[in-house]
Amino acid sequence: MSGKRSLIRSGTTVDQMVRAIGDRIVTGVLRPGEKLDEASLATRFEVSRTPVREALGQLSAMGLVERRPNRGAIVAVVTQEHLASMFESMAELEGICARFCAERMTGGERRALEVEHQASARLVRLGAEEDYEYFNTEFHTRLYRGAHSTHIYELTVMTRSRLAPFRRAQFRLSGRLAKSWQEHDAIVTAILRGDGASAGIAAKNHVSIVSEASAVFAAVDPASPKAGLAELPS
Amino acid sequence: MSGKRSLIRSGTTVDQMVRAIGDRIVTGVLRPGEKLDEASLATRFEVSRTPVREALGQLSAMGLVERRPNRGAIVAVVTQEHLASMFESMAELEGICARFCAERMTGGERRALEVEHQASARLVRLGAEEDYEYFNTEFHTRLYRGAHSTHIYELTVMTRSRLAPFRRAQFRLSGRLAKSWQEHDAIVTAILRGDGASAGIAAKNHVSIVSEASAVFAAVDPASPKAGLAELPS
DNA sequence: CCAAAGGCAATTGCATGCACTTTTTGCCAT
DNA sequence: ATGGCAAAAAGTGCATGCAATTGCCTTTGG
Repeated sequence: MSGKRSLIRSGTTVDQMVRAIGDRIVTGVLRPGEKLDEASLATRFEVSRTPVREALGQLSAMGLVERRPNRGAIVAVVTQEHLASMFESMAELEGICARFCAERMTGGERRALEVEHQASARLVRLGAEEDYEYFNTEFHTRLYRGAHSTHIYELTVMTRSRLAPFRRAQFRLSGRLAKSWQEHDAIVTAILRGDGASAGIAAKNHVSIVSEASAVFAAVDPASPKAGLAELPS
Repeated sequence: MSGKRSLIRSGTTVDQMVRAIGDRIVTGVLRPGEKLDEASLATRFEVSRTPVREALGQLSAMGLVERRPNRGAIVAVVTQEHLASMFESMAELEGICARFCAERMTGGERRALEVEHQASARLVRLGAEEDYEYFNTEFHTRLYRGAHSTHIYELTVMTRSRLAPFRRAQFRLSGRLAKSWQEHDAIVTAILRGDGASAGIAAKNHVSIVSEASAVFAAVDPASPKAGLAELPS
């Protein structure tokens, strides 16, 4: 083999595979239930099966893929129940983050949060869904960081990853943009006030609402290969 | 070594390795900072290096081991700061579990919780640290289960695993046994009352106290080869 | 025509081998 | 004696190969 790993560089081959496959799952290129063939992935990324196998193992440990012994791996497919549980956890986690933010954010962090938040109002007016979605991710990441708790950060980011496949397109719902901003505003205000309890509640509600918006898509999502039970409405 | 995989059987070889190595980390046989040599582990468990490598990768994804590219793996060594963050998270998570328990546990679960809890009083009177520690684990697991939230359960169990290496011997502290039982009692009472808020607070406090008890050991623990920085408080 | 069984292709699981990186050791020069 | 350098030893990272398991397809009996 002629090693031409210079394209996706950084880290070991396994790390690259974890990122590559993980990204494709999180961004929805690979849909829940889709089969992950080791050989195909190996040729697709021009590596041998070994790093692919290791990557699948790690992704499995992270909960992004599901491994059936001797029967291959598939993108993790979650039940409605588990999905609800993840959203619920997400709400709690974000609540914790917001509460901690209110109590612990530095002056600089508060200022940056406020500034970015205010700036995002423009995206709402323009109806720039794409850009707002990007900002939204940044906003929440800022909250996770602002909690100043490495482990909470890890748990939260990890949970967000696992939810990612199910929350795409949430902003396509009309009016969601403006509502989202208002909810953010409540969180920011409470944080700046140093009111942890309120910030936590606001953040929790924010996620809960998102979860309801996303649930719609989740219900339609099952990309299970077979399970081709009658799906078209008559 | 006559370890033989017949004892830890079930699942693929990789799974067995994950459990085997993970157990040794969680139970403290392998101490934080200790080097994990692939070849040694392979011969120790009578498998080839491949499954060992995969296991280390997964354990790394779980946060139990740390992998330095090209430089081998070590049992995850956490900073004081990160440790505090994990205990803090644990307190929050247990609080959530207890709150959910109060709201969601079935009659049977409540009864079982109560019965087991009362039974444990005997262990306290006998000063049976070993047995109480086992019961304690069961008790908390019961709380995690009773929350009826798969994802919260996963997060909590995972966090507990990562904390395990640092909380051994917590019951050696005199008086800890009785105090622990009283704290459990507050949690159980609140749950049976259906008082989620109180249950959450009680559980959170319980963990916080454990964290303080464990912090003592953590400070002495660093099996890190060097890093002999002054750590004793004046 | 359907159902069960058997064989075949495809795929996973693990072992081994080799290349590359890091670390150690030993030697020489200062 | 010490510092530095070089070569060897150790150990990791990935590819390849082979055995084993699974799923599919064909075949055969009812």
